[in-house]
Amino acid sequence: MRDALFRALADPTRRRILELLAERDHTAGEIAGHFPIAFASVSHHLGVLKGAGLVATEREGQRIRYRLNTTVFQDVVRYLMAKFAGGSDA
Amino acid sequence: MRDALFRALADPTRRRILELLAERDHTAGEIAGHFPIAFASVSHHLGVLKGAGLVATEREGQRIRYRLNTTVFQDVVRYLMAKFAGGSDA
DNA sequence: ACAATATTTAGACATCTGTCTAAATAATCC
DNA sequence: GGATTATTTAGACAGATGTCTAAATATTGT
Repeated sequence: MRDALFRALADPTRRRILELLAERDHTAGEIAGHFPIAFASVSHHLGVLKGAGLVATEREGQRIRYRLNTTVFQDVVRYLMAKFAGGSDA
Repeated sequence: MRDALFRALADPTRRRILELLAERDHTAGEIAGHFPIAFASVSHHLGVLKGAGLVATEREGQRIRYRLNTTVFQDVVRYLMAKFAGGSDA
């Protein structure tokens, strides 16, 4: 569970996708347009992100809209702060 | 740089090592004692963690003492909060 | 200097991962 | 219903990663 999460964050393309989604929701096609790799490869990354619970989807006609699941990020931050960031805020 | 960091966090054994070091400093041997894998494999993980800047070392006689670098964790937390955790605290 | 202890490095190997192309599924438009 | 658009799934493949054993390096004690 936490494993899938950190594994998902390990890839730079996926982190970039998450940054895009942090600005606003995107359809799969819009996201793919931002990367020089094949559409299918982006789709694979989206699947990994979804599997980790970092994004959620909603069909919208032909398109599929992706949005960030901010709750999961908050969990990660909480975990890191609690375990590692010392008592300090950060 | 951020890449090595997230890649280092992706492995569960490495995260467990970091948790051990969060409690107190450990020598390489002490760390290895906590895992069912070969000493050399643990040493490999320690190298990865060091390469990512997550831990620092200090030789102490024959032993090598590992300690957590909390600063880097604070950077990760800051990155995640700024980009993804919404405006909220977490 | 030699033996013992602590740790890393080298090399091999199986598995995982990111990428690709091609085919499949789903929804829309004429 | 057939063509078109949007997206995913399947299968292949190269390269990265985690693990192992064996050898190398470094330090200490006699």
